Amino acid sequence: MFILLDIDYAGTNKAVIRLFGRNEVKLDTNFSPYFYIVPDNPDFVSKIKKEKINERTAERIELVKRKFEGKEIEVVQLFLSHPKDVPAWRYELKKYGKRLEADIPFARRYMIDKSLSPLGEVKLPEFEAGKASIRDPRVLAFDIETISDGPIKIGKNKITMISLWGQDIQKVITWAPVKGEHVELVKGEKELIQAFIRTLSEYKPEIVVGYNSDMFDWPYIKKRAEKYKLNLSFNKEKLVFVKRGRASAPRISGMNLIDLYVFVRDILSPYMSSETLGLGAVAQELLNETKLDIGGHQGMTKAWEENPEVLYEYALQDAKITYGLAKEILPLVYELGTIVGLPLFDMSRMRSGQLVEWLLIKEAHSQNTIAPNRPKRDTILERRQTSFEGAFVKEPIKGLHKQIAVCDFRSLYPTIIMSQNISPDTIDCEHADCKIPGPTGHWFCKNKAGFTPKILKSLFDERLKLKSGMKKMTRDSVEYKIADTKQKALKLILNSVYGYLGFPGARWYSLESARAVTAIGREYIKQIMETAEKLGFTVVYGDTDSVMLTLDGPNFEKTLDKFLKKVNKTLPAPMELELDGVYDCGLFVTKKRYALMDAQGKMVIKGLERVRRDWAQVARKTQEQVLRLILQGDTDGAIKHVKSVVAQLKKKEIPIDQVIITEQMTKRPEEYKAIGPHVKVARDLIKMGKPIEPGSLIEYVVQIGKGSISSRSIPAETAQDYDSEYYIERQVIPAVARLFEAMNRDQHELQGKQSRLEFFS
DNA sequence: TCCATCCGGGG
DNA sequence: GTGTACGGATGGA
Repeated sequence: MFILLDIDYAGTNKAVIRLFGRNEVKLDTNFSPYFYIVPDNPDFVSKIKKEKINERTAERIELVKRKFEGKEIEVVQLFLSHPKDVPAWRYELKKYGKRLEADIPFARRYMIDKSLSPLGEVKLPEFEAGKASIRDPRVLAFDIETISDGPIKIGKNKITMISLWGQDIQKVITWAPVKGEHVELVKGEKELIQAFIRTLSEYKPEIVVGYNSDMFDWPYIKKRAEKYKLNLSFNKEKLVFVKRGRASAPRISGMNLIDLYVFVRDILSPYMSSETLGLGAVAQELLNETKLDIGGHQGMTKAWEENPEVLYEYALQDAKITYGLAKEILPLVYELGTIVGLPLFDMSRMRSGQLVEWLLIKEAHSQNTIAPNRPKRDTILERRQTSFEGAFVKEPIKGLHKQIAVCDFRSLYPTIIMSQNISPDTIDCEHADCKIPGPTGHWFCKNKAGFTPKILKSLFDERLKLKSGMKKMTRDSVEYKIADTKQKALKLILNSVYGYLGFPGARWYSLESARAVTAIGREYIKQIMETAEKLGFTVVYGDTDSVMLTLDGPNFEKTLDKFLKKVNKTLPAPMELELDGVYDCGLFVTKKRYALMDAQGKMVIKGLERVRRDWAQVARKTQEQVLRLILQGDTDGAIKHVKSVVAQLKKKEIPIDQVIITEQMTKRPEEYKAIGPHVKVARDLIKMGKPIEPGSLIEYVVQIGKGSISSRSIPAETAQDYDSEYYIERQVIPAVARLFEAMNRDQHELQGKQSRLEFFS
């Protein structure tokens, strides 16, 4: 059986598709690049047939029937020998009319036309999609360590170690004199890179994962290899960098280089609670595994110089964690790949809008429909100018509330799109019986199912089927896990469609559709709030698709039940309001900023975390502790805690490392117009002979004195003292003030002109 | 309140 | 790679 792992094309004059399977490569010589032309007038067809560009004629020209923008039309389908010919032809044939689907990368074109999926079967010799698929490709995780002095710069210093982790391979290649079970000792850096190439070539991983490896590990290896004129080829497949917008991505054909950080950042992060997306934090949340603490970059330097064994353990653990993350994350990538039908290399680097777009292109193709062209730059800019009203967010009733029910719509926007048939091709149709305008003055056809709702419906139904099937499975079983991953992948795409319709770069952009979705959403949520209030609930807060309700008295649960039943009776299918959970208490600060705590003491915090590094630790820690105390009902204790931190700051009992503020240089120090503290400190550091480049992290401490904050900031390494007042007034107090304001409006107002500082003193 | 700028991950 | 693909928070005017 031939399983498709990766795909690309070769050939200089005639393109040949290369399909990478397990240990074999198959060539398909019978597929040609093509695009469509909609001739401005019928005479053009014969002219197009005579066209020659660079002395070459088209391979084949056909007149075909396709659907485009809702109409069936005759178009010219122009086949060429090589994808590289397309840009010239696309440009030259401009004079005949609109060119369509002239920017679909060749390998993607192949997968779409053949309905192939990554990790799916390809039947040979027909090159047709088969039914089988695998979910256990050979995965190898890797991580590099380098000598680190000063700011990170790709290729500046030597690579000291490369750690690798897979099912049956665990090793650290290094030239440092380290002893350890998994050490492969080599002579120097050159041999290290050679050993790495050899290992990959022999192990033949089907997927190679790293963490931030697109922007760090792979480009670093490439730079260092150049120094020794090493050829970075793995079983004859070269490492190349594929340009993708502002960034570029490393690629080795057949090996599926995947950067887990990119996928976490672009796809998973909205579903995660961690605000930072470093390997440590992500592994902690997703795996409950802890990254070894080596003591920051100073600790790393020290380990390298004095005790490389520590660095070896650290490197091995990083590769192990990366492998663990891959096991957790990749199944979702595989399922998305099956839904969208693109190579894993592309899939794993796409944002949700792109996932939707390529799914739509694939679906359009299967419906004999040509996709709209991508909007041009100026169109995108123009679209960006037009904003539209988003979701309804109710101003919360500030303060602490007890016993809170959280109800939300299951997939609000997708269900609105489906139930109202919202789609670029159903808007303002001509049927007389459809013309009942919605809240934005537009209507959507009632007679034919729209393009996007139809696709959503099939995803939605498949997900429901999976979910009901899962109820009969045991939670720990493999089949449950697979079904769960599938439904998550479906949910991810379902949730992305609304955003896609309003995304300026979308081919199927439809401002009026997106606008209608949020307008209808606002109507529903407001209606729900009214219903809740009529039943006696107090609506403490509500945002987009959720309401948070409290009710005094003994009938809480009964009324809640009544409420849900009543609401759901009136909602059109498949819309549904569900009980998300009941919380013991919650603190509401402002829109989007609140915290909830359940009976087990578990906190859900939204919008309040201060984990950004441009806040001093003392402020971040104090905020967290205050929040916990308030939710535990101990507001006095919280005030006391702040007072104690303030007192400690005044007495300089808080150590200096708690007041260090870290900011990154994004350009060279002399390029800044606004001289912020970190720029001023960067200039100081340069005077001290330290090299500062874009990317350098500047650690500073604010000192007592006159003048601006910038002028009073000095490098953290030279700081012996700090300005207590600054850290109290500008860091600690602002971080907690909102919380207390929400708790204690009256008391704060009673404070009148008294400053916040006095209040906490 | 609006607009420009900054930031992410990695050693 | 049949290129020309951020989005959210912040802080200054």
